Parts: sequence; structure tokens; C-alpha cells
Amino acid sequence: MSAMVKMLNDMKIGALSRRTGCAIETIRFYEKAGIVPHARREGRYRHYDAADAARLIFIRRARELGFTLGEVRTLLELSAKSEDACDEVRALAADHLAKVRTKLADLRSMERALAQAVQNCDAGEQATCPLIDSMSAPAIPGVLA
Amino acid sequence: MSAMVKMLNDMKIGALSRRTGCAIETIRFYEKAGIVPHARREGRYRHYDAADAARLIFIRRARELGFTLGEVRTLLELSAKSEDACDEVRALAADHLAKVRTKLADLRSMERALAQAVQNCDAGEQATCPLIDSMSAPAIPGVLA
DNA sequence: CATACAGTCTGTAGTTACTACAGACTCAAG
DNA sequence: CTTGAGTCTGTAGTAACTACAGACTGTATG
Repeated sequence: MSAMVKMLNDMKIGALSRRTGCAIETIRFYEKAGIVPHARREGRYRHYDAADAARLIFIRRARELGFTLGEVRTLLELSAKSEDACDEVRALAADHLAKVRTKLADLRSMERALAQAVQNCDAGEQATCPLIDSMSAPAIPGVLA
Repeated sequence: MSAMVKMLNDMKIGALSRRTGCAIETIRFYEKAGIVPHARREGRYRHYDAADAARLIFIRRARELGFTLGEVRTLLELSAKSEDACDEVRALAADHLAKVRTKLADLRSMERALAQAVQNCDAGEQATCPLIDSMSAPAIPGVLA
């Protein structure tokens, strides 16, 4: 076995962390939470291989896409089943996409309202702060209401 | 004092909750967290007036705009000072607006990637699930990287 | 060989902003 | 008098980590 292969197939948690971009504590947290399998030990230390890295990268990717850890767990199970899990995966992703779009819309109106408020603030010399005022009003038109 | 005024100026926590749209438990939580002052009691029960309602509405508004409770606390202090706090408020809001815009951009690329993935899924009859594949890849171009 | 130092270990507590009880108490109406 | 709605305190749970404390290990250098 070459040194290179050995490096990819046998690393301790620090190397895995660097390779995957997951913080060491997060990796241990995932192990405790059962998201990744209990790592094999050599002495006291955890040892990992390329498959472990791949799994973690997948998890990180999915988290970046906003899937919850629960959903990630499901995705991992589905991808393990592999055979015709595609439909279920698609459903999960489509569902998630809908949620993302809702959140996107919310954020956009937040942006509008904030920008408006800041602009008001720039506009004039009032006795009261227009930004505070706009938030004290009984309703901000177009924001989550 | 008319019955109407009395109603606005003396309510128990349930009425306040209905008036402000904050859950009862949230109001008590805010009190414990020192976001709102300790309510005056009559016997065992908390009693509130219109000013308390206004404060809570302000808090809710600010939270809807994505301010953290820490920021809300600051905004409340600033609005109490009232005199030329406007600059600071503006700064806080502008800063927050920038964060919102960053998040918005992140969410947009999330949306793109997800929509793409779902579409790939619809497209073909592959051996492997393209959605799982796309998340297993070392990088998703354009997503948080 | 000793020692310093980076890396790792376990376990616990803190974070944010609530939400969800359990179990007791109060108040007004029927 | 009893029923029911409303309220009380206090604790624990949620999501997804993050941040220690304090001990231990493995390696490189003098």
C-alpha cells in the first residue's frame, strides 16, 4: 500500500477534519448522535478512511443545502438502500426546495422593509427615529403578515 | 376611566398575548430574560398596560425582521435614550441589512442547486440517484464555496 | 533519555429563542 | 359547590453545534 493511499485510508480526526471541512467537535458530535458510525479505534484514537470522509462530505453538502440533520439521516439511509430510493430522495428534496423558496420570500420582504427603514432614516431630520417608529407601528405592510 | 381605556390599560397575560401576537410563554420568557420589565402583579397575576403592549409589538416586529434578541435589547435601550440614538439605530439596521443580503444570496444558490438536482432527477433513468451523486461530489459549483 | 508540544480523549455546560409540559392555584359563572 | 378557563412556577426539551476543562498520547528535538 502506497503512502498516498494509506493517507487517504487511515487518518486521525484532525486530518479528517481538514479533508472534510467539518470541525473536530462536530465529527465527534455526529458520532454521538449516530449520524456517522462509531469510529474504529487504535488505542484511544479514532481512525478513519476515505469512505468516512466521503460520508462526512456528503453530510456537509446536505447541511449547506439546508437539510436538517434528521433529513440528512434519511438521505443517508436512502442512499444506502440505493435501489429505487430515488423517488423518495426526490420528494424530500422537492419538499425542501419549497421550504427554501418560502424562506427566500420572507427574507426578501425583510430586506425590502429594512432597506426602506434605513432609507427613511437617511432622508430626514425628524424628532423621532423613523426606524424605531416603523417598528413600533401596528403593522409593517408586506412583512410576514 | 372608560371601559375601553381600562381594557387597553389593564390586561392579564392572555389578553396581552392576543393583542400582541406573542405567545404567553414567550412573554414570560422575555420577562425572565429581562427583555421586558418585571410585570406588576395583582395577587399572583401579571397585569399589563398599553405601553407594555407597544413594547412587545416592537419586539415582535424587530424579531420578524430578523434581529436577534440581543440586538432587540440594544434597539430598546437606544429608543429609550431617544435623543440622537438615530445614528446608532441606523448603523445597527444597515449592518443587519447586509447580513440579510448575504443570507439571501446563500439561499438563492441553495435554491438553484436544489432545483437543478431535482430537475436532474426528473430527467433520466440512471443507475444511481443524481441527487445523491451531486451531494457526494467534492464540490457543488456555486454553493457556499 | 527527558521534555516540550501538538494532537486527541471524555464529559459537561453553554448557546439561541423559544416551546411544552406538570402540577398547583385563582376566579367567575352556573 | 363545582366546573372550567386562565394563570402561576419551574423544569426539561428542541436544533446543531461550540467551548471549554482536565487528562492523556505520540512524536520531535536537545
